[in-house]
Amino acid sequence: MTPGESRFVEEMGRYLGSMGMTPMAGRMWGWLLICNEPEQTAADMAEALQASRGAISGTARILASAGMIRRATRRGDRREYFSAPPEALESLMRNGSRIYTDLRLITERGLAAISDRPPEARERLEEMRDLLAFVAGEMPALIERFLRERAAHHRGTAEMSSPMAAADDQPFTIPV
Amino acid sequence: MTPGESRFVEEMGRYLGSMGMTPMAGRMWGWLLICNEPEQTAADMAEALQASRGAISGTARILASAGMIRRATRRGDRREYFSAPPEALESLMRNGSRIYTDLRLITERGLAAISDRPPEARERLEEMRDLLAFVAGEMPALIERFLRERAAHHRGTAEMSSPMAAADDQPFTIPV
DNA sequence: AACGAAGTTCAGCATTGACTGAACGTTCCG
DNA sequence: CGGAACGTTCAGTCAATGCTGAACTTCGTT
Repeated sequence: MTPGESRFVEEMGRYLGSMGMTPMAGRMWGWLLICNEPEQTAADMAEALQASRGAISGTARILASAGMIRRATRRGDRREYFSAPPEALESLMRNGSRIYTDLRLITERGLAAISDRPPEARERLEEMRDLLAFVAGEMPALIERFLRERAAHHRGTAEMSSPMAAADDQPFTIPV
Repeated sequence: MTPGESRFVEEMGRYLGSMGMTPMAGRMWGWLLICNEPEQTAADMAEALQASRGAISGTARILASAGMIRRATRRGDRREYFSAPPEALESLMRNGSRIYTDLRLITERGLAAISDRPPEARERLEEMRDLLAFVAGEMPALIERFLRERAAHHRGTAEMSSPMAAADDQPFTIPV
């Protein structure tokens, strides 16, 4: 790993670490985004990230359940191959808008707790709830718009990765 | 503070605490969103939140610099009055889109670190950067659209709080 | 002027939680 | 059938950090 790569991995670790995930999750994801060999075994990552196998195992669980990495197995091979799939981005964004959803739920419970107050006392929270719901609701459309615009721009030069088709081409075993 | 209110305050504390701010920042903000008297002194909050004066002081700094609370002073009154201003929401949202901006910067540096790789090896990061830039760029327009739609819906019933006028009506002292 | 109240700062404490490393279970190969 | 390689789990350690409380500064009052 070059110094520049290491810096990127470490920054991603600090960032995701400060956002509710663990630093190791950020490092692992960052590494999978820039490593030369797109598919990495647990041993590969343990060496690259200088981490224990226990940390790799636990972190892989988190990232996989968040949809940010893909775990693949090959027949007759005990090892697992990790990679950052193209859909990872959308997962990240979906996770991002979870911020708004979660906050809205908290706000909703807060409103329930002050339901006996006069309307003007509840305005602050009500507007907050409405804005959060609005943003969370608009997020998917925003992302889809990006994908469409990008597809239009890259027409012919790259494969057309439609967001709708994404569900289909997710093999659970890597073709040898 | 009723149990329901306390729960809201505590949940907001845990949430903002997990998002890079401190739990106390979340509690303070939550309390300012639901408290009966919109303007609270440090002593008020220290009692409501059962926190030390040191914690109140430090936390108020953070929240004020993030634009999430307003500190006001009255002539001839040593105390400061804290409140969650209407613009707090927009500040929160602006803070929210900082997530995308920050991540994009990290991604940008990552791309610089692997600039010598073949194009197909950089695709993962490049698409990520583009999406992040797109979302960050669209966020302000999204929020403005919400404010417009809300203003249209509430026409006449509430004061028209235009986002453009927000910069003007921010008095640094509360009129007695 | 002096006392009291408000705000700030900072060293110290306590808690949290991320990571390690060993023990265990499981699968593949000789 | 051993033995090796791989993944998982969990108790223990250690660093990070949020909060407290006391000391200090500043401002208003009598």
